[in-house]
Amino acid sequence: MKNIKHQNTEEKILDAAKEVFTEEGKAGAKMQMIADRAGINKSLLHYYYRSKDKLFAAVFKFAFGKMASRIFDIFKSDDDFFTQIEKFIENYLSAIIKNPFIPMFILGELNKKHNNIAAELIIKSGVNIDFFEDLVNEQIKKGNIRETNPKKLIINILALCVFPVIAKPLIEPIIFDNDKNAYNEYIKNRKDEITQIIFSQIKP
Amino acid sequence: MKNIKHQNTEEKILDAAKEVFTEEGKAGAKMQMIADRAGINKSLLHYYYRSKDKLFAAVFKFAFGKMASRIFDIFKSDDDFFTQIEKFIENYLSAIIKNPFIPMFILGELNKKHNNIAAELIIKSGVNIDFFEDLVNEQIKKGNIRETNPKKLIINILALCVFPVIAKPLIEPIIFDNDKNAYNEYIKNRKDEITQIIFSQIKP
DNA sequence: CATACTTTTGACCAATTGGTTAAACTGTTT
DNA sequence: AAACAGTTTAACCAATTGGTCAAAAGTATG
Repeated sequence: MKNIKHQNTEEKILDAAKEVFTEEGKAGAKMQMIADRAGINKSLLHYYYRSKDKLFAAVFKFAFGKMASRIFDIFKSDDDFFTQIEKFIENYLSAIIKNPFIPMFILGELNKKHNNIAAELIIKSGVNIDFFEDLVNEQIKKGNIRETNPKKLIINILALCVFPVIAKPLIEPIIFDNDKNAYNEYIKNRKDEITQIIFSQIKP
Repeated sequence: MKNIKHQNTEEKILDAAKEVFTEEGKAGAKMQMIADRAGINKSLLHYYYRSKDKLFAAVFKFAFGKMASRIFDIFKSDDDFFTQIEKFIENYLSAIIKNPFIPMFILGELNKKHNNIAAELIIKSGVNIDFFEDLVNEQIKKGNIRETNPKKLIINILALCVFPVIAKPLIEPIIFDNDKNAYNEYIKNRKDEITQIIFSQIKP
């Protein structure tokens, strides 16, 4: 479901750029494709965003922000820790499923060696997990959860959430014999599976 | 450690192409870069591999073969199931660590929408997990392991192995505060962590 | 309506890129 | 040494690509 609404040119460009960059990668995306998708002249791209690099940076910031910013907010709620974990998994997973190309886009660009604007943007982003670490350590002290390394914990959660989505073109044909429904069903039930695995790791 | 040995031109090209394609992606890789890296003339690339697509296909087949073919062989050994799982994790993880760019390369190209040669190659590859599924079901019947979905099991193992490596440019700065040693130490101990998680999921 | 400002366009450009071709080089066979 | 096949190179080409520019089209202001 796309935004068919009357949007101004700058927004139209950004939306088109998001699509093309995530579908083709930075190098594979062409300014002409983006212009066509936005239904405008190529010169207009340069009028609003002076260069491909600048346009890419805008899209990457948006994508990274969508997946990284405020995802830890859930841990600032009043819920007990297990509920927080469960909600985190639910929220993060649904964010990925709603935007399946974004995690791949971020990881793909970050792993490029040459002219890696994305890597610079990450450094400047200032995202950190201090709050989550403090919270986990506090829960350990209280005896609510087992001795647990917070860094390892969060990576495991992210791995179990992200991988099945970015590896879809591998999983669907090889593991689910190209059965689209089987794959979708698998993803739908994924939240409970991950929650169970993580709980079994931290419950005393 | 690269092969500085006297290799024939075809091998030199393939090695250079592997490097450049994995570092830059298909669209980002330029034939001239590959020629330079191989220390030869650009025309020679076309002499041995007629087009960029053909050269890419050769590299992708190699990369996919390296990560996918025979990785399930370990489950045909005489070891008991738990030892097989442990060895699988060990082998797969060390394969990824030895070639950290390959999984990202495969996933990145598979997720491209346009002119996706990689996706066609996967379909033709014929890799399947039937043997693994049979084995797991047999182990359940024997009562050696809990009721376990083999598809879910293998995806979880792969997720826990692959993600920490392909997400390195995210994990190292954000989770390990740019501490290279901390990240490396984490990866080094990863095998035991994954094994423990998986065992806790399948042990009766 | 006239002026000034912003937005949009098409024509154009220089650089890059994948690919071609014919000539030159190498080693082997006759 | 001539003929031959396989290998390597430099020069070149057509298409693509990111980007520029001046003119045109809107739009607002007085």
